[in-house]
Amino acid sequence: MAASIEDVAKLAGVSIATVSRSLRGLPDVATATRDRVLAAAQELDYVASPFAARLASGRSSTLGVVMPFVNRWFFSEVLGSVESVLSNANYDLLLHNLGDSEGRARFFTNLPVRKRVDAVLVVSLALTEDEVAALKTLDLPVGVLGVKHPGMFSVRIDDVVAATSAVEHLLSLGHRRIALIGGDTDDPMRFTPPHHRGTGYREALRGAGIEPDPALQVLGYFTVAGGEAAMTRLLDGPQPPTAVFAESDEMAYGAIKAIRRRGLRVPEDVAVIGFDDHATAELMDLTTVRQPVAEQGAVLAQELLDSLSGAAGEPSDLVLDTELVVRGSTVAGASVYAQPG
Amino acid sequence: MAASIEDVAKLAGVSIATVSRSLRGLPDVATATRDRVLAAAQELDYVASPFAARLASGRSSTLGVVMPFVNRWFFSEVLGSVESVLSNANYDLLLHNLGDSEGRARFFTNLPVRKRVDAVLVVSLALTEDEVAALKTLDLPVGVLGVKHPGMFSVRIDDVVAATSAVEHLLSLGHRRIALIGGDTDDPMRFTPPHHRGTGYREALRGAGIEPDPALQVLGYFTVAGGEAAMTRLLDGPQPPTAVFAESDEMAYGAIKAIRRRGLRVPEDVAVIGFDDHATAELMDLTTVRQPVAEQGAVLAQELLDSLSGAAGEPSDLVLDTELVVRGSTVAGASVYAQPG
DNA sequence: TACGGTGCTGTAAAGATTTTCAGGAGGGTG
DNA sequence: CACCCTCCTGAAAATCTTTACAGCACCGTA
Repeated sequence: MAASIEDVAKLAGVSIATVSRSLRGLPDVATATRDRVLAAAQELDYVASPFAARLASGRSSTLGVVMPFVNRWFFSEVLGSVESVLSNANYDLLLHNLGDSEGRARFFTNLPVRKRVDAVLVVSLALTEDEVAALKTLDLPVGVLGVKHPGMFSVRIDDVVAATSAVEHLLSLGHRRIALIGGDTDDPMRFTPPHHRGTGYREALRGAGIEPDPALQVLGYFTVAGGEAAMTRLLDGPQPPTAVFAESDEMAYGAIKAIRRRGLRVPEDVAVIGFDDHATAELMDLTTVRQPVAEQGAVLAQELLDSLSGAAGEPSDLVLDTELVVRGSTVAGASVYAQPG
Repeated sequence: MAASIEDVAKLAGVSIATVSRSLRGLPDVATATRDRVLAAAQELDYVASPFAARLASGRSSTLGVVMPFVNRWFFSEVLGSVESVLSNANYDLLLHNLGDSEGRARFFTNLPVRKRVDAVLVVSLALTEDEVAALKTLDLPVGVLGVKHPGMFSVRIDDVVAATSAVEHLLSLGHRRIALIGGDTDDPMRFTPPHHRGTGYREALRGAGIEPDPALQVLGYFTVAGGEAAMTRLLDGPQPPTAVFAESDEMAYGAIKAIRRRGLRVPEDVAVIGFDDHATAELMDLTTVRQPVAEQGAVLAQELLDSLSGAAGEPSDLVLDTELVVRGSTVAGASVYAQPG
């Protein structure tokens, strides 16, 4: 049986209250006493039972992290950065991966984080009103990554601006027939990006005096295969585009694959720009819009921790910058990397 | 304040013991009574406080998952499948991402899972004796993915056999100068694969009567950039290889990049085979050795759960099959996908 | 000399469950 | 009719902390 606080108290010759205070570094303990307690705890290899502590204190030192997927680049990147912030703060990370719309429904009805976390961090989900309401019933600080909701902490990028910059890059290269490979705004697993990135795409075109053509806006489902199928449909259309903006790098990869399969060249026949600056984007020589993924997670996690440690403050909304990264998929030989040597 | 078990007991007109039994589905409760309790719980929107339950029962319904990284394909894939198994079983998943050797040391000295999980699942770490000893002090079921340790559950592939099959594929194509791009067996973050895959490589060569050339065995650090640098060194050598076996798909991507940069062709000038069947391997038309990643995680998690639910059984060691997937990076036009149409 | 602080320590309540044990009711059996 | 069992239920102990509160000793000051 592992040692309890009482064992430590006996060995150190003090009360359990003093042990508790000493170990947690609270004030009002004589230095000599504290040293004695620390020594006793060390000798017995004592660690406080988190469950007893949580029951008594009402705090769990645990953050719930909710994401639609855990094995996609964006999300695993966020998860890594959040975990790092939490473990530095001695917080536990309780992971919930929704997986599909069924899992999503189950999560929001059962709320399995109830009574076990101090705050919740939700990643890139376009929350329905019911879901927002469910989260509110938790009565905990909630952080959302990628969206903005009143009463919640949020960290995100400006998808409209970012998408606009991507399309403007294509326009600046002289392209007029620019297609969009996007996500499904009606997807039951609704992410946040599709809506705003599509808006940015259309705004940029209109800004250049081009009326967006519905035939050039197709669904890619945020996967390589989806992007490939979407590009194939575009190439099969009556007036194929000369450039494509894909809402994610993965869809862009699929698009490139489809283009090459037709014997066409990137960027000479069709220019392709992605979104994310995925880890392999440089390898694929893909022009893209970089977003600070890990940073969004880290900042949001830290904000939640701060709010828990009483650094009060109203829920804030932070918008981080994105950056256009020009490579060979839009401008031949553009990438430093792609150049010889 | 949220409802407590006492509130439910009052509303249902029974004792708290009966509420506890009813809600957990234990026997020895009259159906009518159980229904009344369930209704009361529903009305009060009651969920048991996990901390109180854990304190009283000594069980935590939580599995600790330890991985060196969380944002690399292999690990995020494992994490997803483990999470899925756990959430189906109503288990919590406590995530620990080691990150670097410092984080690794911190984990094994502090053992932050102490007193808070029922079992531990360790992914792809070549554990030192001290680390094994530390885990043993937890006195919990431990599962390891990718290695075998006495007294622990393990699920893995046979890296030697898998690597052998990769190299034999290259041999069968007529290659004699076959290089290895591997991981660092002395890396402080030591994974398990490098050692065994290197062994398989050498065994296959010797089996064909070829003495492995140390100059053809270089370090790629399991990253795209590392693979690229390694391949560059190989090409700069006095007798460049005609084929390369990379211990991961990512390193293979880097190798391909380096080869193409030199103006050489894959597979005509240098054939490349990877390992994993990464999600993008098909897109890259990369020949590789597929391993069942998600399955390894799911199986191991399930075994741990079974052992916790008393389905006793000695710690088992399960070896899953791998499969050679031939694509265009070793045989031109080999991939069904790469063919026109 | 008395009194108010300050610094430190201990007592005990509170937190919300699980689980052991005892016991009552009712039915069947010898 | 007595006894035993089974089925169900409740009382209370146990789990291990945190924290509010009380109290003691000692010092400085009025």
